[in-house]
Amino acid sequence: MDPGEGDGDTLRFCTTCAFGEVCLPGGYDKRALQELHCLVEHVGPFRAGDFLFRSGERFESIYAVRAGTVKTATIDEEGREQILGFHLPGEMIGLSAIHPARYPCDAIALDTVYLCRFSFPALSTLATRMPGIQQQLFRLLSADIGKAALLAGDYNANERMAAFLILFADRLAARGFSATRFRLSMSRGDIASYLRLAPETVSRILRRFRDDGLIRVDERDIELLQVDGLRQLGRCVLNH
Amino acid sequence: MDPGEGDGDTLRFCTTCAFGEVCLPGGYDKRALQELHCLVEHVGPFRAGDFLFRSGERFESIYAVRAGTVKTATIDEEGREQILGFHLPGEMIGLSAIHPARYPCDAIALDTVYLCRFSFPALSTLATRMPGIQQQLFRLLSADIGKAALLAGDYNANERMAAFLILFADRLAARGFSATRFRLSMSRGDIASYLRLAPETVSRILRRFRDDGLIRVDERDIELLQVDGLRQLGRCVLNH
DNA sequence: GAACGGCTTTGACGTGGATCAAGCCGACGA
DNA sequence: TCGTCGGCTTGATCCACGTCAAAGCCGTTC
Repeated sequence: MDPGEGDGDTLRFCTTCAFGEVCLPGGYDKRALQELHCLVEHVGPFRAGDFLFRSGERFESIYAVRAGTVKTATIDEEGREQILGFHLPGEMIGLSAIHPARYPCDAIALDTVYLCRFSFPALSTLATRMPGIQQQLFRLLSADIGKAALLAGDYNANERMAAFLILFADRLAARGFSATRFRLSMSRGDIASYLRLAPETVSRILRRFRDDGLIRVDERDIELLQVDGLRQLGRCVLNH
Repeated sequence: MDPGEGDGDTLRFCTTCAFGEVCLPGGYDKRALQELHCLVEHVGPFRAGDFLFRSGERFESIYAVRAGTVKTATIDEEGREQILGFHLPGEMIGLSAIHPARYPCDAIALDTVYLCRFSFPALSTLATRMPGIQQQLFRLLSADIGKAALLAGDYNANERMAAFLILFADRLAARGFSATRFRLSMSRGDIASYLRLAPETVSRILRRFRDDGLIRVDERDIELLQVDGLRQLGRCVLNH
């Protein structure tokens, strides 16, 4: 099915979107909701490797992922790529660009990606009239601060990897996907970069988890066999 | 001089505060400004070691530092303290608490601290009527995402330490203090925790910087002798 | 189907920074 | 004056993880 087509599908997506609670009728008068829906622009498809935006470009819009997976990354002075995050359906991209008014990172599709684009000036104007939207934006921004601080702690490779798997599964579950069997849409190298590890270390730790019966691994397909065991390993990271 | 006394001083502080541009008359009608000033509550003094708020407490207010220095920190499962940030006069505290609606960290005074307290519900209500306040909140939140991502990169001890000194100096300069001579209000252990290093490593690197003529160190008093050299060392961290 | 290139795994080895241990110094209280 | 306590420094040692190297695997191209 093509998420680019049809309002029925859009509505279904909206129930899992970060904006869902304000986009969907819930106490607002129809005219206000109409305005929000008018403001949303559906974009895509993007193919794996396509740039959604590039570091340094002028900030204009934030995006919600409708389908697919997006990675955000920066290239440092020495040309090394650092992955900042992975964005699943229903999650927002671009909030960190508000302040400098330029995107501070590249956003790159990992597979076939569809987005909802929200013009930020229009959205914040609307937010002054719809407090629910303002609240939601505050919450989304605040949550991103917490997320950014997560991987900043000094944790070892085991803790990082275990927490990554658990958090990834939890986010999938929150969107209605299976929390124990899933396919990683990113390469080992991307995971390594995100966790600030070497790709070889990621590979070795996954093997150890497999040998210990915590997970099953088949290339990029993962099955979590002992969620509690993983959660225990990653507890320092997971408990804020 | 006691920042707790006198409106003249308050006004002087406001010119360097994160909210300064909206608090100070600038196109707003007097009634709206009156409302913002009514909403601000001056609190303090706090003494070194006092908690401003504790992890897990219900979120109600954000704070601007009026005088002194504040550290924010979490205690993980194993009882290890991790410093999340240092907050200088003019900077905001508590923005990351909006989403979970509870403070995710402790905030602790490092010296004598005075604050402006903003009730967040009142502030966000006011923000729907004063777009400038809404914009400023969006900017502050967005900037914090970027700050949190800074120390998350995989940088070595030299890069982290150099970037820390430069950023600290820049923030002091932005508030009108000297950018080359300053006193660190936090212990070596706090710096180490913030940079995810061991205290011994911080000590050794400061000595190396001193031996290389980059800085002068006298206990907690620092003088930057070669700002460009330090900036060069920390360039990967500093350039986003 | 041969050849290529990117991704992943595995093993061998090196190292940056943590850990351990000891000593120094200034503050503070008796 | 002394003891002691916490913060800081310094040296010796250790180890988790990065780096290097090689080989396997898979999809893609011609």
